[in-house]
Amino acid sequence: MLLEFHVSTGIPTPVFRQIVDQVRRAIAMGSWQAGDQLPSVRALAEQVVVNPNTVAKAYGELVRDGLIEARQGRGYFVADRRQVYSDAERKRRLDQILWSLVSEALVLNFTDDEIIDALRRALSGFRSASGHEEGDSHE
Amino acid sequence: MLLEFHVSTGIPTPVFRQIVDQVRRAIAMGSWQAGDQLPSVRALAEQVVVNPNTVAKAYGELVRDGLIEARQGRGYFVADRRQVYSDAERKRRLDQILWSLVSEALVLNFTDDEIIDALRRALSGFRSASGHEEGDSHE
Amino acid sequence: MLLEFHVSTGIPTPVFRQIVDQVRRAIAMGSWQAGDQLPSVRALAEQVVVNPNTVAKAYGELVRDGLIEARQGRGYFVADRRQVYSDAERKRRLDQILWSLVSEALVLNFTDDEIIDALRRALSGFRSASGHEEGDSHE
Amino acid sequence: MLLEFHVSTGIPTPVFRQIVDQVRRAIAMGSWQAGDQLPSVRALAEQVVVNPNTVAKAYGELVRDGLIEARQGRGYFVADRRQVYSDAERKRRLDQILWSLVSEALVLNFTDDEIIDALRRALSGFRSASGHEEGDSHE
DNA sequence: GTGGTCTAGACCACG
DNA sequence: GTGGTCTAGACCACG
Repeated sequence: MLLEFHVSTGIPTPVFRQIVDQVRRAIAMGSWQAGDQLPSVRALAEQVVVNPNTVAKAYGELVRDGLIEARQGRGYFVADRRQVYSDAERKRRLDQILWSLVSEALVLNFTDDEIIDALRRALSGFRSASGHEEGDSHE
Repeated sequence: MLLEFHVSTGIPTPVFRQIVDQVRRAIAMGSWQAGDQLPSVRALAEQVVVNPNTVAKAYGELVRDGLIEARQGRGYFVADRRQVYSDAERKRRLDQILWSLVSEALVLNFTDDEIIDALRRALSGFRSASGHEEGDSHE
Repeated sequence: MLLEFHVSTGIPTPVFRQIVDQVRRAIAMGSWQAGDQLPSVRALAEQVVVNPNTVAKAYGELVRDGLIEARQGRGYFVADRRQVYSDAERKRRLDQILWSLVSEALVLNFTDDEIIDALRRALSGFRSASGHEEGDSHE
Repeated sequence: MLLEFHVSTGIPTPVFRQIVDQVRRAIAMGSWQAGDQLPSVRALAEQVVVNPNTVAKAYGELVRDGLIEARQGRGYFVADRRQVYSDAERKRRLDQILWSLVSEALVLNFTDDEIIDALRRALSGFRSASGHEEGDSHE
């Protein structure tokens, strides 16, 4: 399945992390399923106009998180879902990203309830966006 | 108003960011109000035992964010809490942060409820970590 | 604590992996303890005569495994022990390295018992090299 | 003697290495004896449905390891099981592999007994995965 | 064609 | 001084 990648330079978020986020999102939403092939390192590097090493770095992080896997000489593929991290580590990571969310959101002057409501909406947006999977596919 | 600042050098979070976060929190929580004077760069540097450059860098970021302002020769003050962003812009920024959070949390295999619960805890953790410690004021 | 690093080029094992192995060994044996500072990326790169990027790649892998951590602007330090991976993942990784061990050892014409004995010796060698840790075993 | 070869293209392990491993195993287990002829490159390539180059590369590695030998115009044969390495050299190589294994396993927080048990299972898994298929199968 | 490793070197962030 | 990101490009392994 084809996915539009967008990368911005000149923002604090590193390019390789932007790529990681977009692949993660595609997998989390079900746009990419286990077994699907990702764009090749070189192809994606050309598409978003960065060095292939940068894409390779992003893919490497996704491999280590167990989300994708490399097949020598053939490319990268979405992996079967498995739990790589211990529960303590998962908690640690969730707390860390929530902490930075809260810090940013409070500066934006949102109340607790507003933040929680926004999170609820984001979650159900994700869930329903992955609702399609019915038979229609086109490539 | 004087705030207890705690800075740890044994963790990955940069010192300057810890300072930024604590000032943000104090303002977000109302411990510091518009017009309040912040500790001087030198005083705070001595208090938390870091290089004054580090404090200056933290204050600089807060100025750029519009949270505090420098008054030449007099020091740093909490800025008027005028809303810098339009509601639409605030919403956009919050959603962007949430979008990234949600994809990471879902990939970590947390349920919606687990994520929301963890957010609630992070929010109340943030509150209790602010200036007052212990019980809430109820003025 | 100072550790002699040795790196060979011209062998199939990548340089960055040789570095990972040597750091891991130093930590596993207790030569390096939580809180100890590692050689800086540049210093180690000079010592073993490789590009700093290669050392950085090795350190990055160790960070992801939770063995060391970076403190911005200060360097890398041995982390407190924590379990990063799920039990299933730990098993997966152990099986994978045992599989390659067995494959190599059988080609070298060792019997099962010889392999197991050699493993026992290697384990007790490791334990005794880190001698301090807790009381003696008395098999 | 004919062996069932199984090659999977959906896993990270390269095809040529899967072939190498299976031949090694067959020889290590005695399913193939010195002087036995291996399937031709082309025949094996057809059997497991891969490119003949891949099989040729696998055979090449086995030749370099001294496990099989090419007889011009006639095909590949299992080599005499003369011992290529001195006992000291074999020991050195085994210890080197073990050294790396042990540091990784200890870092994964396995106990000595768990590692040894897992080794036993890997050894018997290797046996049962060889030509005979005694009855045991796992996945 | 695919990915994996490594170098040389630039530029930035942090203290 | 420290680490982090990124580029340009070489060379190798795998199929």
